Amino acid sequence: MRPQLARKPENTYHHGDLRDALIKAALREAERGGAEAISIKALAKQLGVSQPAPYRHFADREALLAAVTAEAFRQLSAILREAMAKPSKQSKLSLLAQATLDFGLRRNGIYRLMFASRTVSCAAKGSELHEATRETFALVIEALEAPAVGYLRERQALKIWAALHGVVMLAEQGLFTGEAAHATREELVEDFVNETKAALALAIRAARRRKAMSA
Amino acid sequence: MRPQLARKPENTYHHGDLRDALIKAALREAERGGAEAISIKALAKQLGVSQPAPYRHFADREALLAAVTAEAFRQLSAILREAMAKPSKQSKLSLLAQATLDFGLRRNGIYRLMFASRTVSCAAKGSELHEATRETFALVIEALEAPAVGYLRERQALKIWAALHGVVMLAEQGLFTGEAAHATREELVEDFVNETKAALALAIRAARRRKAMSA
DNA sequence: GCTTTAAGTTATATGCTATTACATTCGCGG
DNA sequence: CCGCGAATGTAATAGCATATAACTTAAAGC
Repeated sequence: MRPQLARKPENTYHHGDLRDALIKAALREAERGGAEAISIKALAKQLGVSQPAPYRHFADREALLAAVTAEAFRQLSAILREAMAKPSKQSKLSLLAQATLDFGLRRNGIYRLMFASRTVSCAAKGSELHEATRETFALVIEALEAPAVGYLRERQALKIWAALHGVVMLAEQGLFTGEAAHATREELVEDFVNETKAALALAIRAARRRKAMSA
Repeated sequence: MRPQLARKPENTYHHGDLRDALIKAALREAERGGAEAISIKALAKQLGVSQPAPYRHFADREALLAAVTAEAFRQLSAILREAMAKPSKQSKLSLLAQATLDFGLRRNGIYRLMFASRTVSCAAKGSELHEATRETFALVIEALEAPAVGYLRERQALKIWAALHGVVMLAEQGLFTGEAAHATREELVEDFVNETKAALALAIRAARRRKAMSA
């Protein structure tokens, strides 16, 4: 067990993998409490290093948040990929939608870090975070299982992606609980999924017809 | 000009309307920067009172945020009401949708306070904030201009409301800018509006038929 | 008019971010 | 194998924010 690989080598001056440990620990903190629950000082204490040690790996708190958010997007991508790969009678899109809803509600603190903070919109174009978000969105496009016809696919992906996040948002606001529970979150998500499928099928048929006409 | 009514009476020990002034000033701060930009200390300084003075009116920062968020919801309600009242060829729903999108993008800091923080979900049932959110949602139902048929109306309201917020969210993430701009935000919103109208019309026709059959 | 109370003040404790100056270890070239 | 530079960690400290306690002033009601 070399110090470079150990998580907490104990009695060693160097931690060995502080950067990664910080991200993992911060994700745990964010799970309950969102971005506000991430405190550099608390993380340092938790990992047994001095309070300013994290600043060797991240310029400031924002930089840590960006790295944590990027990791969260990679985790979501993995979850969605796995959900879509699962053999099932349901469509890939339906599986992705349910998995997204589940992630958004179960791990809401992290979810808010990803979709409801300004961290992402501040990410530079080639940054780790920017790439991670684009990769997740690419999975949505993939889930449509539709051929590329102009930007139709991308547009439908945007729509279903937006709708999903809206449902998570309202659910977290409590609009689906109590007297207002006139529909379940799952029902709404399935509605959106079906509308997306219908719109896609319609548009693709139309495109085929156009192509056949011109030929 | 009695001290009770003046915003900053100057040379008076008592501010006169500190609670309200705090909320207004906090809203201005939140407009750029969201909840994080709201600092009790800074607000106190800005309003010319001592730093702990705000604690006479709000138990803690969370309480101030809740009050600010409630005020924001009331402002949004007023804006939506006004947008819907405007004589126009467009439907009430379309006007409401555009106004919501506009509010979400233009005043994004406040918008995040309202829809992307845990403040709302923590609001107790009879609280000022809870009431303000329900009133705003009631406007969405009103905008549908549809008769109450079971919970159909409420369900469609939930769907369009969710979709709208999803669009704002993705727009703020930058998914509509650069190479990914395969559709404008406005296009997507109009899509959702039209789908809602279509679904409502269809369902209401079906309900009428059922009623006629049973009669 | 006097007292109670609401609203504001100063002083202070605690926690967080971030920087500076210093210490230790790793790893690589001679 | 050793010595030196870079990477990584520590101690000390400045600055800002939340929040509380003890005290003061003005307003409001009997």
